[in-house]
Amino acid sequence: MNQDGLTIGALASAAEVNVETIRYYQRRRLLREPARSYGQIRRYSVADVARVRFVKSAQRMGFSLDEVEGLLRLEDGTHCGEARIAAERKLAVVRAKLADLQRIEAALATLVDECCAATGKIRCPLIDALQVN
Amino acid sequence: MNQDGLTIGALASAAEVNVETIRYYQRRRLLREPARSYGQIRRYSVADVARVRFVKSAQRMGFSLDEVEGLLRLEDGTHCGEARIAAERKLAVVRAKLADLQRIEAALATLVDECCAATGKIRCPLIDALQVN
DNA sequence: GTTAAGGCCGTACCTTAGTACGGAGTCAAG
DNA sequence: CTTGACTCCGTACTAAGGTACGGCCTTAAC
Repeated sequence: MNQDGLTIGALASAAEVNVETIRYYQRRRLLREPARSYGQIRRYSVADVARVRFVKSAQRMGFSLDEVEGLLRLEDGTHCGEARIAAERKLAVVRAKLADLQRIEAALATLVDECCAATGKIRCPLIDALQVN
Repeated sequence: MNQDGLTIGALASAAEVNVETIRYYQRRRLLREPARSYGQIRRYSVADVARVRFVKSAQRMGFSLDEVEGLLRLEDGTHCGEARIAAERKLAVVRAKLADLQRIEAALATLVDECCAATGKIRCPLIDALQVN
């Protein structure tokens, strides 16, 4: 085995996912079909590791694979104007998520702070934090 | 029909979810079984609307229903010390998500900003943004 | 007083995002 | 030249989070 790229197993462990997940992403076209050495074995690059890690991170943010695909298309050199519009739309979504998450963060911080401080009733601000939608 | 609470349909439309979703949340104990008027029809309060909306918001942040249950238990008057510990753990998770999301936001903002600005190749900073983890 | 809207319940079905499986081929090391 | 670790592929299964369906009941309204 020589150095012209990672095998699927190596990619999977580098990106900390299952081999089957890689194959699945390929079927979903989230990952390009890579060149194969000697006609059969897929060889991946370090860029693919980054890509898979990116997918996983975005998922943790609550983006679906379909949405992640959209994000990745921005990167993949779609026509420029299109990309810009899409990016702006995504940016709005991200900022909304960010605002919500910040409210949760504040609520949790308050909770941690005030908990056990007073003998009075704990009035958790968690739900109120998300009253705005 | 009098004013002693919302029917399941009213709750569902107020919280912008399906009636079946309400029943599902009840089965999962994310929502208490409410009192029933005249023995059969469930009657909900406005607090339940807030609760359902909270669940939906938290899901959009990427929390699973199991995790949302955890968040809600903090609110629901679990023993104080426990709640504090749990809140601290959640807070760490939330802050990590927040950091990731901020990196995405920055990347998207840059993309929007730089797109079409130069005639050169668009080098999307999206993937790089999530290199850390 | 019947009829349509909505409630009740359990069970079945659907989508998303993987995971597992099994049989066959490959390849580097011993 | 065989063995063990990996790869290939297609198909099947799983878990989470709902959604739909059908049969039955109860009302409020016409």
